[in-house]
Amino acid sequence: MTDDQTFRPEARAPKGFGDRRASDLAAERAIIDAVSKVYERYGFEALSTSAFEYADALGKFLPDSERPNAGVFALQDDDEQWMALRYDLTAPLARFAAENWQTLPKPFRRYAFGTVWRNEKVGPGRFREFTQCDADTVGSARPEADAEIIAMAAEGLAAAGLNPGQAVLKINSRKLLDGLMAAQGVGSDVQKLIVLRALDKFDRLGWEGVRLLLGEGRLDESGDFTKGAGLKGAAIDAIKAFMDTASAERPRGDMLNALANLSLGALGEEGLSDLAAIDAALKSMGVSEGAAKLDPSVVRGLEYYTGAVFEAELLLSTTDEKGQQVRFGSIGGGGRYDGLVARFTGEAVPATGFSFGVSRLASALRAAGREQAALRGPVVIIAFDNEAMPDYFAVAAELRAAGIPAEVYLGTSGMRPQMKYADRRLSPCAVIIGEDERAAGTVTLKDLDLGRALAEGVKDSETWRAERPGQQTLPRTQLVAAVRAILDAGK
RNA sequence: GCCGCCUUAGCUCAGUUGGUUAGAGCGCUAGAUUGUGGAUCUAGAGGUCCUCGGUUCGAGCCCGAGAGGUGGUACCA
Repeated sequence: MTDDQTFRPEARAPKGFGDRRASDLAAERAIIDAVSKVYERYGFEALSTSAFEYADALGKFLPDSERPNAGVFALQDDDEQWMALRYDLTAPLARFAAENWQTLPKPFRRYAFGTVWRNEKVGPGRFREFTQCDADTVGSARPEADAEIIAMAAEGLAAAGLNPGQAVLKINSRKLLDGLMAAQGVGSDVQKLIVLRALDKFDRLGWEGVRLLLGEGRLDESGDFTKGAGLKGAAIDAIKAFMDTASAERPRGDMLNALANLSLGALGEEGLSDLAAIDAALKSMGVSEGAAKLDPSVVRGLEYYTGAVFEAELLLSTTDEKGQQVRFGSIGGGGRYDGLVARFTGEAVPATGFSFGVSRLASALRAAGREQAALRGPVVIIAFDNEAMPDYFAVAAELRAAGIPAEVYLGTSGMRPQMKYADRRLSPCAVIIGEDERAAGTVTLKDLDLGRALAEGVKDSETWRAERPGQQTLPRTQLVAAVRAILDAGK
């Protein structure tokens, strides 16, 4: 089976499904731990649900037999039921809450983190498999529930390592936009959707692009035409007045006052009073104006949002390998969805929540040049000769028992490659026990950190070798203490 | 999905008007150094020039189709 006919698969990960090395994992884990702690401090309990859900539980985007994989990764179970990998953590929560509603303490407050999957085009900071970290309150319609979610999100951003000014939470209410559209006679759902999509593109296209999308439509640089909402001039003018107000920078209270001058109808009034209550709660929780702003131009694509919506935007500037600016967009979002649980129970259950894009945040922090602490390798015990292998493993066990990561080199190479290996693993030190040491009952310890520090100044190989910097031979009984001294010096 | 650009060694890329055996840097392996990381020097391994078809005496180079990648756009629960 070794002839030319043998099939050899290409070794490659599927597009959008990147492997994560130790440093990536450490970065993501640090974010998850930090954010989870914040959620727990606010009284949210942990919940884990499974990766698969029955497709109908995932909402209106359930796959049909013609396009079973549009947006999600789906498959049919033995009983022909469609199952799909979850695309977020909110839909599974709604299913869980509906399934266990009778027995849950209400309002039900839970947080969750886990992998989600989306079958869509990949981009920078945009994967088909990624990690989210969510917190939601199910069963409270109070604006304070929204405010608390916002406060946690702001604290979470800080806990994840973003300093003030590096990220901001933008808050809006769907009711404002709905009220505005109703007042301007935007009636049909299709038209509303087009208007919302257009407004969502404001930061990218500017008003000129948005205006075209509200009217007849827009031809983009690639020659593709996007059909517009077909609104009349007066309606477009009213929307522009709203956007002008919305995109001006000002404190939350001032923004509310400015919006009160626009005619947003009864629904808009309701939205404004929600936002006022949220603002008041944020103030009493000590959430600063810089950390959370009112931005009535925030839309969020999700159709299921019914009230307040939130979006976390990264303000750090990020560049790719070629030094070009990269837009990461939002690194988290959420809002109030009062209809999601009712899909299952028929009973209206108000809910609100926020989701951190952990993978995107980690990848953005990396792109922003945020250095991660280099991961230390283990102490490497040089495998010098075969007879002594039991000795080497005894040394490894001794170090491990003392809580020091250690390993015996398991390859068959000579000493030089072993030292290279230890260097590449960022090992703090190597343990050398050859014939001389064995005869004398000693060990030789080579401080690799010290060598790394000195190596830059050394130009001549002979003296470098002769000096053997950082190397010491000592009685074997002193091994653990000496290794620990090297580790402590490296801290 | 639509539009543009790209595809040559593990990585980044060069490759003349179409002309014999396709190159460089980095990386990798080995040696100089029988028991020692860096630098240097020496040697070595590594290629269906994305695929298929066409034009030509002759294609990495020209033409066509396809695949993959990438950027924009659309969609994004």
